[in-house]
Amino acid sequence: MARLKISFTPSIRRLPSYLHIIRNAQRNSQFYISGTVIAQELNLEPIQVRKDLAITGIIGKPKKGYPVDALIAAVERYLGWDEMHDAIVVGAGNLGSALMGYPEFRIHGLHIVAAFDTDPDKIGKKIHGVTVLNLADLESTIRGSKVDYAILTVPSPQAQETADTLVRSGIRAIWNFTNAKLKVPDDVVVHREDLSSGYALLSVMLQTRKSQTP
Amino acid sequence: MARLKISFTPSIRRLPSYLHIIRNAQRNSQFYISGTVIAQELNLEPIQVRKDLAITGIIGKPKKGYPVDALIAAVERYLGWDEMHDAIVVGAGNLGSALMGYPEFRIHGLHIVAAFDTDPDKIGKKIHGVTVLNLADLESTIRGSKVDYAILTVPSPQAQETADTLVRSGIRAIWNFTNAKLKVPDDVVVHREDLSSGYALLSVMLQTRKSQTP
DNA sequence: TAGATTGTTAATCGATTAACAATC
DNA sequence: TAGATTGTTAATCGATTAACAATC
Repeated sequence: MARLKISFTPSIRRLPSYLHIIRNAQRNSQFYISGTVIAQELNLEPIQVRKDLAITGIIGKPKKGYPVDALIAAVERYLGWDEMHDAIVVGAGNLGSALMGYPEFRIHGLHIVAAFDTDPDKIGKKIHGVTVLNLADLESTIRGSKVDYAILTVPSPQAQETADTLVRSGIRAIWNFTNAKLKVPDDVVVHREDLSSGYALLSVMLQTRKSQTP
Repeated sequence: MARLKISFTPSIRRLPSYLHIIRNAQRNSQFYISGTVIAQELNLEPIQVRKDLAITGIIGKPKKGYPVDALIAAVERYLGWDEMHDAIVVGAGNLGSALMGYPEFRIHGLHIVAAFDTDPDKIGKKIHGVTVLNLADLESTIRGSKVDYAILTVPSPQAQETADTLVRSGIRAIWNFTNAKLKVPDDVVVHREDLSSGYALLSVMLQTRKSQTP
C-alpha cells in the first residue's frame, strides 16, 4: 500500500492564499502584481512566493511583476480549479452541513451535487440547497456518474465502512474529516483534514508565548 | 512584527493523531504501546513516531514500548491539553455552529463558553448548548474573564475589525477560520486554518494519480 | 537467551533562504 | 537611465530517515 508522495506540498498549500490576494488585485483592476506585494500581505519572504509561483509555469515581468489574469489562470490550472468537479457530502451532520454551505468551494470548482445520511429526519430535506439522500442508496446513485470527490463527515467509527462503499461507487478522491485512517486502493486518493492538528499548534504557540512574557 | 516560529511544527501536528491511537489502546486495556504499532496504524515510519514522542519527554521501555497512561499524560501535557481552556466562538454561522457542536474539543481541553454574532435572530438563542450573545457586547463580556481562545468564523471582510475587538478584550489566541491575514500585537498568537489548502492538495493528488493511470 | 524496541548519533533529503545576473 | 523585480544557481536550514548500540 504505497502512499502517493506529492512534491512541493508546502508550496501547493500556500497557493490558495496567493490566489485570494491575486483575485483581490484583479477586483481592484490591477494588471500586474509582484511577488513582493503578495509576500507582504502574507508575512512571507518574496523569494518564497516567486519559487512557489514558478511551479505553476507563470512567467513574470521584471520591474512589474506577474500579469494578474494569466497568473490566476496558471494557479487555477495547476490546482485543477479551472474546471468544475462534482462532489458529494457523506454525513449530513454539523460539519457536513457547514461544508455544504461553504460558498468558497464553488469558486474553487467544487460543486456539491448531493449529500447522504442515514437519519430519516434528514433524508429528503435540503440543506443549504443540497438534497440529502439515503446513505443506503449511495452506490446505486453515484455509480457511473462523474462525481470525483467525496467529503467524508460521518462519525469516525463508520468511516472505513463508508469509504469502502465510496470506493465501490467509483469515487476517486476522499476528503476525510474523520479521525479514521482509511484503507483504500492505490488509485483512490485520500487527504485527511485534521482540525485537532491546527489546535495543537495554536495551543503550543500560546504556551510558548506565555512563558516568554514573564 | 516578528512572527513566532515554532520548532517541530510537523511533529506537533502529528501528536493529536498519535493521541487518538494511544487512547484506543487504553480503551482496550493495553498497558504498553510501541512506536512501531502507532506507525503502522498511520502509515508512518517507526523512527518518526519515536522522534515525535521524544519531544514530549516520555521514556519508553525496550521491547515493550511506551506506557500508555504515562504517554497520554505526556502528550496532553506537552500540548497543554491537560487543563481546560475557555474559548468563545465569534461568528455563529454555518462553520461556527458546527464547531460549537464538535465534541472532540472538550476532550482536548477546549471549553466553548459562549458565541457572538450580530444577527438578532440568533442572539439569545442556544446552538449546541452554547448561548449566542450580541457581538457588540463582546468586549464588556469578555474583558477580565479567563477566556484564552477565540474561534473566529465571521465573514472575511469583518475579520480584522473583529480581531481588533478580541485583542482589546484580552484574548491571547485566535483560531482564524477566515481568509484574512490578521494584524495583531506580538503577544497574541494566531493560527489560520485554511480549508482550501487541504482541498488544493487533494486536487493535485487526484490529477497526479489520474495521469499515472493511462 | 534471543529478539523486538528504544534512544542516540549521523546521513540524507527536501524546503527555505541567500546571492546575483538578467531585464524591462 | 536607474532601480525594482524576476528567475537561476548555490548555501543554509530543518525535518526525515538510516544505522546501531543499549536494554528489557
